[in-house]
Amino acid sequence: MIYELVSIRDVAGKAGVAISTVSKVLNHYPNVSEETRRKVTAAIEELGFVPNTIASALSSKKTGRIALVLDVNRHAQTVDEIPMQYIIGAINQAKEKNMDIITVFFTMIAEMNVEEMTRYFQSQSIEGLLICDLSKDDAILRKLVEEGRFKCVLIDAPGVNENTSSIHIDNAKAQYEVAKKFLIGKQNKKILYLSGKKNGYVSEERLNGMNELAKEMGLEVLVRTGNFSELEARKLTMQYARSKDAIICASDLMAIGAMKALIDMDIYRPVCGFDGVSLMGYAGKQMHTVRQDFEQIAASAVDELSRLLEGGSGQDIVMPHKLIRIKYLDVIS
Amino acid sequence: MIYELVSIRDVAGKAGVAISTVSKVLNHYPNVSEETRRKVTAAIEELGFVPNTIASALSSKKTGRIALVLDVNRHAQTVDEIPMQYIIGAINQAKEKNMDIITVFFTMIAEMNVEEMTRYFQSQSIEGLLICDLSKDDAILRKLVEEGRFKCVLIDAPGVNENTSSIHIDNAKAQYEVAKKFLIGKQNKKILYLSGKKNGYVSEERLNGMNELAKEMGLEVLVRTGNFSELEARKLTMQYARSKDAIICASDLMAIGAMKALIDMDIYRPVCGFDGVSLMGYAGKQMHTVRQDFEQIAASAVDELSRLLEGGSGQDIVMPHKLIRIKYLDVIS
DNA sequence: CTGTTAGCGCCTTCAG
DNA sequence: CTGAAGGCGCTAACAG
Repeated sequence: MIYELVSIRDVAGKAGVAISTVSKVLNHYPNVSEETRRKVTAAIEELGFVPNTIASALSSKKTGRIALVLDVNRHAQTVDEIPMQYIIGAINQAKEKNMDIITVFFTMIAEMNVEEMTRYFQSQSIEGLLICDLSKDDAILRKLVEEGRFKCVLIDAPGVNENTSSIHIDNAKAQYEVAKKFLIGKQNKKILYLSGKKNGYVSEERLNGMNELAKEMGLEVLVRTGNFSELEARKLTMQYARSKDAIICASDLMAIGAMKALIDMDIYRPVCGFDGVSLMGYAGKQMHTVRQDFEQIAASAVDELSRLLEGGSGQDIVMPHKLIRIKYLDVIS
Repeated sequence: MIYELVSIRDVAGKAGVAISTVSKVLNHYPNVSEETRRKVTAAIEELGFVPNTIASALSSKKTGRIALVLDVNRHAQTVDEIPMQYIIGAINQAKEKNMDIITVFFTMIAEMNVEEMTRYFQSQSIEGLLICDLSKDDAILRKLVEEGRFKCVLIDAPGVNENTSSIHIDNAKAQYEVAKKFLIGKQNKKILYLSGKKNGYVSEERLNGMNELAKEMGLEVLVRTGNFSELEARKLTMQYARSKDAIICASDLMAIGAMKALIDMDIYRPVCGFDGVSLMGYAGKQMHTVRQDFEQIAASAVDELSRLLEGGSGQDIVMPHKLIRIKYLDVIS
């Protein structure tokens, strides 16, 4: 049994009204009598009509299409979990809001210039961009955002203006809090801090938080850049941990690397992470970390982009975070 | 600087030809003189024209839009890596072939009946479906596939017909081979085999492969169903491993669970996995496993779907697999 | 080989 | 409050 394509025309026929009237009830126009609205709704129901998004987009010039731009670092030692959660959160929320979302990997557009990117998204009828982890070095994408041709929501990067919002947790505060909780009651003063990327927005924020705590608690912090890499964290730990009391990492993945190094070195040092990825469980150790709800962040980003598309202007949104201790996928507290 | 939308009309104007002529060169029609083609191409180049896919789709009724249907088991102990690789492989290949791809999570359509699913995809102008791990129990989606309204490619599930292809590795052979390689030279005869899902297509295939080897090598195999869950594998290992010589798992995730259990039990048993996920590294052990190139599989699936959309008829595609030993993300052999 | 003419399915003034 | 008419940007016969 094949379901024939039922178009707005069929609905109009069945309801005994004009096509334009159906369109009006479809788009929640105000001036349609209750009676007509009911007739149309009934016809729609009966025929199982679902408007053709393509035609609707072409006609209205409002596509409701957005792109989720992700930088999935293949061949690097990364966690797929975070981008995956962004994808899940964004796609689900987009469906909720009847928006069409496509996923674009950064590598797909990396070699384009601003004009080419513009045309690419334009040809795809993309109206808004959800950009994850826009790096400071990425001049082209940044320029695209600033040109304002597309409404944008930046996840984990600053840059608010008329058509751009930013959404992120308070990284400095989170780092400060988790490290404080982690260190409380301990006599650990000499800290090895494995930071993320040099010039990384979130990395710098987290480092700021760490530094503030260091000042407050009189800690002696050695900062090294681990580039969010498990392997680098491992090497740095090997190199510096012996003379330190504890290791605080700007990501869970680096925390895993640190833990493995400690095991190999056969010494014990408490380790603190950041992100709350479930992957942590595989490290087999218990640990303090910051939990971000990436799915929720992506969903909120979609909402925000939708708001921008309706004419709202950009703003800075700070999402909540939690402090947790995890082990083997279980949340302890 | 805002790039104005340049339409086919502008190109036609600039090239001094009719709109339809531009359309013809755009769509590589044969009968256009070399001269005209050049003029048009030049105009396109100059104006930076990119055809509007929406309009083109509406007009031609060929959208080139496909959906990647994934079952991401949230809240279960799963690996995000595999779906992520499917996503990456499919999206990249779709871009390569100028197809538009949307990702649909099974949960988004789980409560629909066949008609609703049909209308949903129809309204989205989806022409083809890429379905990952279609389960035997999923009668509705299966019915949708069989109705033939959409061209489908099933990843890791059987069901070839006129408009449906199936793509997968030879699971029986792979399981047979990896287990054989794993056991070779060992005196292990008493095997605990942790199977995937009861009624799972790939699970049964793998079990068949295992059984064949068992017969050939005179193994005594205890089969238990671990549902691809780390936790269940862990429990089953606790329960049965003591009296066995080795553990063979139908997935790496279960292999990790088994390893953790062995550590807790403080006994040693060799473990064999399946899938080749990089996550294995986190288990910290060396292990034989089967490596599937999920990204490549997804890319091939896109190609196949494209072929179906062009009128080809369904077929069964067997992808290659490799036997590897892994440890800490490094491939040993 | 090129241009003219109809639409695709829907939205949006604008009369009535 | 409703319907007729014109178009969104492009494709696809059909004439010429």
